[in-house]
Parts: sequence; C-alpha cells; structure tokens
Amino acid sequence: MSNISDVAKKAGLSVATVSRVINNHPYVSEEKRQAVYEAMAELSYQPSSAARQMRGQSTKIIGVIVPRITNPFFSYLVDEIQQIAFQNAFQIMIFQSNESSEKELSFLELLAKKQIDGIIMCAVEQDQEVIQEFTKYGPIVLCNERFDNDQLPTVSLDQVNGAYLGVNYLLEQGYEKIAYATGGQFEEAGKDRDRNKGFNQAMADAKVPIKSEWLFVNCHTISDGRKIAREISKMSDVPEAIFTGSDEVAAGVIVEAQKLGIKVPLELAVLGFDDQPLAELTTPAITTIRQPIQTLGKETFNLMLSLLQERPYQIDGTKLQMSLVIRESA
Amino acid sequence: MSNISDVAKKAGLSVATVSRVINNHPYVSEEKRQAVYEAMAELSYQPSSAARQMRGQSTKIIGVIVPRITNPFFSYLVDEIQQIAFQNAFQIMIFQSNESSEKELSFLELLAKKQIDGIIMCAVEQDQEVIQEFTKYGPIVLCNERFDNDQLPTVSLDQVNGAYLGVNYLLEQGYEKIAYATGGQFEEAGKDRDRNKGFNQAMADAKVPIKSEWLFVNCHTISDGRKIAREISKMSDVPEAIFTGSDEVAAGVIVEAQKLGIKVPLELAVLGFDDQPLAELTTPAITTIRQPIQTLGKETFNLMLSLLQERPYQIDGTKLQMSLVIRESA
DNA sequence: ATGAAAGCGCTAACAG
DNA sequence: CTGTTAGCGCTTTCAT
Repeated sequence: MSNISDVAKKAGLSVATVSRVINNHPYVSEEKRQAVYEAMAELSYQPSSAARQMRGQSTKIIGVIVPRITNPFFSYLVDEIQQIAFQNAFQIMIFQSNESSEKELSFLELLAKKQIDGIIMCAVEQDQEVIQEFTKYGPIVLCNERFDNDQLPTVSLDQVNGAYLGVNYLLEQGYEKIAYATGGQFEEAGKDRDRNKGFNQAMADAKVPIKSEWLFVNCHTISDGRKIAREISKMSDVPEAIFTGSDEVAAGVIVEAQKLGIKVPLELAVLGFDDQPLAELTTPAITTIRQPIQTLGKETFNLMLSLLQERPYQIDGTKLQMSLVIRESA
Repeated sequence: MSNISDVAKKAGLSVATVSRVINNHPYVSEEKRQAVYEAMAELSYQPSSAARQMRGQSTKIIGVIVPRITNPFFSYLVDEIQQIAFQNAFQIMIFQSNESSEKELSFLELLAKKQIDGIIMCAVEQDQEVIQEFTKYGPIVLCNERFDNDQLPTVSLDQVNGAYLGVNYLLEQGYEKIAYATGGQFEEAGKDRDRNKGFNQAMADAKVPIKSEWLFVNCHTISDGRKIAREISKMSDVPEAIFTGSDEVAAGVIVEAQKLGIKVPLELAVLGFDDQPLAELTTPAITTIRQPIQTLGKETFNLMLSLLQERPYQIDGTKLQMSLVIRESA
C-alpha cells in the first residue's frame, strides 16, 4: 500500500499539496492538481481511513441499531437507509440490540470511541438521559421511536393515528368485540404506548368497551400469532376481530385460526400492521396499516446528514402518513 | 475523551506500561497492572480504534456482502453471522451488492484501505481473479457461493444434492411434467449452476425429458413467482409440478395460481427452497428444501476467524446437509 | 519490569 | 499558491 508521501514524491510535490487535492481544497493550481491525480492513479493510492479518522475527521460510517434484522420491517428500513447512505458515500454498520440494553450500550460506546460518526436508533432500550449523554460524541437520531418529551432529533410516524385508523376501520365494519395484540405491555409509558393510545381512543370514541381478556401483550412473531389463535379458540366469549401489531402476528393468527376451524374473516377478522410482502401471501390476504418505510428511511438519513453537516433540515411530515390497505382478512 | 497518556499520568506510569496492560503483554507487575486498570476505569477510558488501526492493528470489523438484506435467506444468515461475531468482539458491516459488480468492487476496496479486517462474500459478481487479487489485503471467504476451481476459502452447501433431493421427491410422487424456476440463466457456468446440475441429474436418472418451455430463468421474488403462474396458465401443455429456487418464488406461484383457479398441489405441485418462515404461511403450506442457515453462518465466521488468526480450521461438513421438509404444496 | 522516543499516514497551522 | 512541520493516540523497539 502506498501512502501520501509516495504520491507526493511521484508527483514531485509536497504531501500538503497532495492532501489539499484529496480534500478538494482551493488554492491548488490546475496543473499540479492533475499531476497529483496522475500519481494517485499510477500508485493506485487509497487514503488510509484510519489515519484520517485519527486526525479527527469523520469515519463516514453511520451505525444503525435495530432490534433484529430478520424482522422484515427492519430489513426493509435498513435497506432503504443503506441505499441512500451509499449515494452519499457513507457506509452503514448494523447493530442488533436483541432487546438487550447492554448490547445497545456497547454500540453507543462505538460513537464515543469515534468508530462511527453517528447513530440511527430504530430501537431504544436505554433511558433518555443515557442516550442524551452520548450525543456529545456525535449525532443520534431516533427513527420510529420517540420519547415523550423529545429532546433528541426524531423522525417518527404517527402511531397513534395508525392504530386509530385500523381500529376505526374495524369499528366501521360493525365489529364491536375487538381484541388487540400489542408488542409491548399495554402500559401508559412503555413500548407501543402510542398505538395503545390510538386503540383506546378509537374504542372510546365509538363508546365500545375494552375487554381485558382480549388484550395480548408482547406479541411479535408468527408463533406469537398462532398462540393467540389457540387462546382465542378456547375462550367462552370470543372476539369477532383482532387488531395486531404486525403482519407477522396477523399471519400467525390467520394460519392457526383456520387450522382450528375458525373462519377468517367471517368468524374472526384480522388486521395487520406494516404491509409487509407476506401480507399478500396468506389466504385470506391481510388487511393492514401501511407504514411508509421508504420515506421514513430517507428522511431519517437526511436528518442525520444535516446534523453531521450542521445545517438545518425540515422533515416533510406529509409524506410520513400511515394508510389503510384493505385486502381480505378484515 | 481521555487518552492513553491521561491514563498514564493518573496511574503515575508511562504510556508504554499502559499500552502493555491494554494488550495483555507479559512483563508487567501485578501491582502496576492494577493501578492501570483503576486509572482506566476512573477516566472511563476507551482506546481509540483509529489510532490502533493506524498502528497496523486490526479493526475488529468484518464486512459481509449480500445481494440484498431484505431477502429473508440473507437476513437470517447475516443475523447468525452477527451473533457469533459479537461473541468474538467483532462488529460486522453489511454491504448490499444489489447484483452490481461496481458496488461489490467498492466494498472490496475497503479491505485494501484497511477499513475492515476481512470480507465474507455471500454473493459474488466479480471474476475469481479480481477477488483473488484482494486477498493480499486480508482474508476473503465465500459463503454459499463458490468457484469451480476454488482457490478461495469457501463454506458452501451441496446445492447439487439439494436440488437433486427436491426434484427426486417430485419424481417419486409420480410427477413427470416438471417445470423449473432458477435464479440464474440455466447456463453451464453461471449462477445457480449447481442446482441446475442437480435438476438435470435427477431428471436424467429418472429418464424424464426436460422441456425448455418449462424453464424459467432469473426468478427471485414473489412477483416473479406470480408471473410464472400466469405464464403457466396460458400454456397449452401445462406442467404438473414446479421446482423453484426459493420459497418466495414458490409462494408467488401458489398465490397467483389459486387466483387463476389452478389447484395446488392437485393441478400444480410447488416445491420451494430455503424453508423460510413464510413457507408455513401460504395455503397450502410450502414443501421445501431446508438449508441449514445457522450452521452455515457459524462455520463461515469460524473459518474467517481462523484465517485472521492464521490457524487451521476444519469445516464440519456433516452439519451442512440439506433436507427435505414436506408440507402440503407438493 | 519499565520508560523514552520513534514513527504509523494524515491534516492544518504557519511561513514563505 | 506551495512547502515545512507539529501533532492526532497508539504500539514497539531500544535502552536501562
């Protein structure tokens, strides 16, 4: 590997001039600039990123924390972020927090070590104060997660509205006995609180009571969905419809319900969330709430970029709307 | 951020000693070692990775190239690799080549820039010589891809056998009019050539002729699968079964076929590949060839690690067997 | 067993 | 416009 002084020697110039050319500084004559380019090409020179980093420059790497990459919602989100990062000459480093706050902390520390320029958090396990503390090392932006008093730069979708949209649709279809599967604990302040709020609000607006037996917590996977279907099948008072937190859960409910002889949507209407590819694969296909993942990813990265460059950025919220996709399951 | 000399000062020792402690060198008295640890803790000192890299040390980052992370096969593979990388204190950097050889090349160059220690290629777009060239900068291991005369360290599954297994099962079920959807071009030397070989072999062994109209090339997605179903429905001579290159394609075929009134598996048996979660979601559920992704990921990373540490590693091929998972679609 | 000091490759004053 | 030079934080001889 050749270094900057090899290039300088070859071009018959000083390292400073070479450095200036690399960094597109003004005040270099066109003639010498060309000479440097030639020398770089001949030596197939690549500036050492380590050395540049040490000089306090950026790493051109953004960390992205997700709970788990195998969840299609996140793999699509990461895909989007990575595409536009690549266009901007950034690499991204994916971290899976696996709902472990220690793991998350170890990723945050990479920012302190200056191994990455910034972090996009699509999952958060720490308290706000802890995260806030790390912002002094570099920008941290929250993506589709938020704290109630958001001090941190955040791009998020209106989950309250998303849930309201879904539950309200169920209500409009005439369903009143509505079950709900949340990814969190159905707590005031915990995970998925915004969706819970939307659910509560829609039910309250329609003056339909919520039945606590029909509340399923901590549901994320296909097999969680299957479990729900089994539980429902054993109930004496069964719900007519269920609003789930993801298409995967919905798919699980549908598949298992049918195995148990429960007709969907006739005996149990199922509403998904996300609009993942698999939503079209089940029979019946899943009616769901579409989250604009592409725009979400794009806006998040743009916000990160503007923070890095210390220029203002206005998020275009109009493109971040949830929408209802009606198929067959509800 | 405090640096090594802050720690040295605090501990009343030299930077050299601190460095020795950090790197677990011998010849440091237990007493001073403790003093250093204390000072590090008090200052919450983190060695700068940039500085270490510049000293020719490793980055503790492995790059992983996949075609696209949204493909569940790869997201599960990456998940597995990342889990065991984390256990070994490595970070992984995911690159999506999107079937573009320029993109792939730009990732390979990160190895030359010493920004990463090694590369795991789960997709390859370059010629072998090009890749070989980069091995002088660090280890490159192929994962589930291979060249015919493999010079490069490789962990791969027996795709010939996998395909043979599937097609043979179809044959055993009495199907003779068998269609085949490959991810490549059905060429002797191109992509998916091993599976093609398995297909050809199984058909030849059973003395069943291959019909070229029933060969579909370049199929990867659900919508590719749908397209196939539509084409089949228009044929005058229709196949009785189809062997696909992935569960996604199979799912697309199934969903669209049923929409068109073709009964699966009665009128068209469908065989998938991978055993992805979605294989259980369609009606009928997909009969498929299971690839041992977890073991594949683990063996690949272990091989990389051994290369990095320049010690030998024997891949345990017995755990890398394909298997047939019989469900309902064939 | 410990410390002083020489770089690793690069950028950014500073001087011309 | 261009060159000289002092570090960035760390590891590693080479002394002691």
